[in-house]
Amino acid sequence: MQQTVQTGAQEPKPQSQTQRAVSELKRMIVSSELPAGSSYLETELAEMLGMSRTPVREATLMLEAQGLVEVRPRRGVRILSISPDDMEEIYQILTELECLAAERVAERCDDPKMLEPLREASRRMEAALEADNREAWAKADEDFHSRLLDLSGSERLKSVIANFNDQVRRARALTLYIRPAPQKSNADHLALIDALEKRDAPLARRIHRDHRIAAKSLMISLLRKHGFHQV
Amino acid sequence: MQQTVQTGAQEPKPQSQTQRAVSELKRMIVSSELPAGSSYLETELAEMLGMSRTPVREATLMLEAQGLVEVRPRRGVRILSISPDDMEEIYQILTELECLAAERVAERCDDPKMLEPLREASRRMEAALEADNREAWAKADEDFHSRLLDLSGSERLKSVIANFNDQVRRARALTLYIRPAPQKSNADHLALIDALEKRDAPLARRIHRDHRIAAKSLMISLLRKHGFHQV
DNA sequence: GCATAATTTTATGTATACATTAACAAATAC
DNA sequence: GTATTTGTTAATGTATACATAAAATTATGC
Repeated sequence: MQQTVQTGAQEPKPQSQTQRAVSELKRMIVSSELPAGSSYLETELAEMLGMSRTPVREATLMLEAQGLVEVRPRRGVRILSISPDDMEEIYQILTELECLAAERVAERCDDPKMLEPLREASRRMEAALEADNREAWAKADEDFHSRLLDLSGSERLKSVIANFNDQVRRARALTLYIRPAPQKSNADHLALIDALEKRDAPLARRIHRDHRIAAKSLMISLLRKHGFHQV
Repeated sequence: MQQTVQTGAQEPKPQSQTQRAVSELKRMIVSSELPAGSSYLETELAEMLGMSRTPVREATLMLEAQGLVEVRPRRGVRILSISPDDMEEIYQILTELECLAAERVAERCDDPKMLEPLREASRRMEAALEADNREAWAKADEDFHSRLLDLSGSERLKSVIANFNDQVRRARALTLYIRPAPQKSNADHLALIDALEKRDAPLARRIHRDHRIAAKSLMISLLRKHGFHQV
């Protein structure tokens, strides 16, 4: 039964079945292949993934710790949905944590060259915006935030932010095409880079905070306006 | 082999072995019964806890997700130790998250009576301080922060903060008796309650932020001064 | 026909068996 | 004596068996 490892995926060595279950399930959740609100028995998931219940069980426990699913004793594993209130909560938390990241980068930025990955992502965002390619824009935007976290030099911060980001990924994908063109974001990012370069931590924090709060308000009003009560 | 559930513990229904393993292991880690840096094979832990490897395994995976242990493929489960740099990271994160909690409480505080649990904990802190009872003070202080989180009305915030708090619990216990008498803390808490009552969110945030930053600096300088390189 | 009780089904929690492969040790070459 | 190779041990990852208890179903009483 022991399935061979599929090579060339995103992670270099998702060797263990448990790891494979985690990344596969995550992928299926984010892509709504397992829609929010739906439930699955351990056996079903095990069959889907071509493995026994053991690694599936371990994976669902991890995903539960991450806030992506809820394991209900005899009613199966439920894919958690997100309400606008949940979004608000999560975005608030993300705002705080990302501002901390920005502050840390400003403090640690002893060489402006460090910021090159940010500039590069910024340029890609601008290009995508001009080409009106939202997917590319979203990718570049995510890269920008991801690079920022790399520069913060805190693995903990990185991982807790990644967790919360995973929880809102579906909702973000949903609003990508109904939101207005993200013009402002690019200007915000450029301003942030300036502040980082000047090593002005409080300014970096303030800029990023405003940026995130605006993103949060936009997202929530979009969800409400379009009647997405649960995503 | 199926062990009977020990009743009357802290949690009302730690029925499942996995749950029992989680709470037992947490207790043992916090109390340094399993000292930081030490490693244990799954079998050893299973024997200690009187259960099979399966629930132990599930528990260690959850504790790993929580940042308390590291599972190293064939080298056992290692109890993570915390360096002053780790402390800095974790306290920074906790600061952001708790400030958010304070802000949320200020915004939601439509009735000053809501704050009674905070006042009560504050009084206990004061009493403990006069009686020079540090254990009682620490307990009351923890209660204060815990009540604040309850009032924030965000389960997510509560749980992520609880996770990070668990990570620094050992270090905090360690410094409890070598730190100067926590006079300032009480004043800070009273000022915070005032701000919450006035529903002044930015002020609440600022007060709590300063409070936490001071706590962080104190903690870190204590650890450094006493040569605790890894706790 | 409805409510309760008895019965069956079945999903899960846990234990256990077993193959695999990493860590360790021994042996060999130089 | 050191480095490389081979062999051994044993810890883990995974599958599976099984008991338990929740859910669903049927049967029974009124």
